[in-house]
Amino acid sequence: MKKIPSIGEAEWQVMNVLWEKGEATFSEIRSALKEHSWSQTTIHTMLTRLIKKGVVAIKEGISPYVFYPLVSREECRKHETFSFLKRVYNGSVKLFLANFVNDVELSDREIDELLKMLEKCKTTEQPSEGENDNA
Amino acid sequence: MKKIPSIGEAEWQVMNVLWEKGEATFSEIRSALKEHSWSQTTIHTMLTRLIKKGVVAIKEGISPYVFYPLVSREECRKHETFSFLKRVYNGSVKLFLANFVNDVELSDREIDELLKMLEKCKTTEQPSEGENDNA
DNA sequence: ATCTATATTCTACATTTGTAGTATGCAATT
DNA sequence: AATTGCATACTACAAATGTAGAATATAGAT
Repeated sequence: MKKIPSIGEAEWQVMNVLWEKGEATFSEIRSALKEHSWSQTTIHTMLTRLIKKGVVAIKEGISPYVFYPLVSREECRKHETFSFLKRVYNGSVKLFLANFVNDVELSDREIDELLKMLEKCKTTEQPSEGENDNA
Repeated sequence: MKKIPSIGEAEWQVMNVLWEKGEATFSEIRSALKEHSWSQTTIHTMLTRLIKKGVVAIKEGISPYVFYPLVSREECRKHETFSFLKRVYNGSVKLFLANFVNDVELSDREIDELLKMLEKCKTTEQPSEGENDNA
């Protein structure tokens, strides 16, 4: 698992475009972000910084540059999740969840889905006898 | 619910002391933070900024200032949680949870506890007949 | 070769955050 | 009153982030 740098609020927006498109030229990125009234250079600056941070790269040799992500959204999300947990909850998952189920008003449907996920998780987690998990 | 400003990593550490102690003089804060090798002025700067942000205040008139928090840890945690959800998961609780139960390796015990919390939550949420929740 | 539009780079500036030196105020002590 | 020590304030600086103007390059049209 590679080192994930910190990614700012606005940078996430740019990354989102890249993650959703897989790869994109600058104008594609720009038009995908047109709802944000960012100037072109602003977007370019962010791309440059993301490249410097090692999370975005350019396909070399092609006329209009093609940008693509070097890290997966999942990796970044995971990284953010843990840094959030650490900062705000001293890393206590338990504490976090106790607050979370209160703060976020989950619908009954969401709760049920979550329950299902957790049940599945439990079965998968415990390696009692069947150590072979064929996904 | 008052406006919660953004609170940085290091600032959280200071807030934690205040939240845990309820109130504290500077030296108390300093000694509570001694594991971080911060210079005194660093801590003071953070307190000043937290005051400017409106999340900490000083009990006026007393010899060594007594600092105390103006916002609860719960409020701040909630605020951080939502801003995290928004930034990283576009606000999708569902998406977040699906990833979360995978990323965080919950022990079976934790899963059980969470299941219990959720069940309770479900009962509490639906206001079918018993609208009166005596905590 | 020149013009024009798009592509790409460089530079700049404000704000937030982490970090800390220096200076001043005040109080107890000699 | 001068000294010493803690309390409080002022100032400074670097890195990260959001934001964008200005300059240059490059390609296609004239």
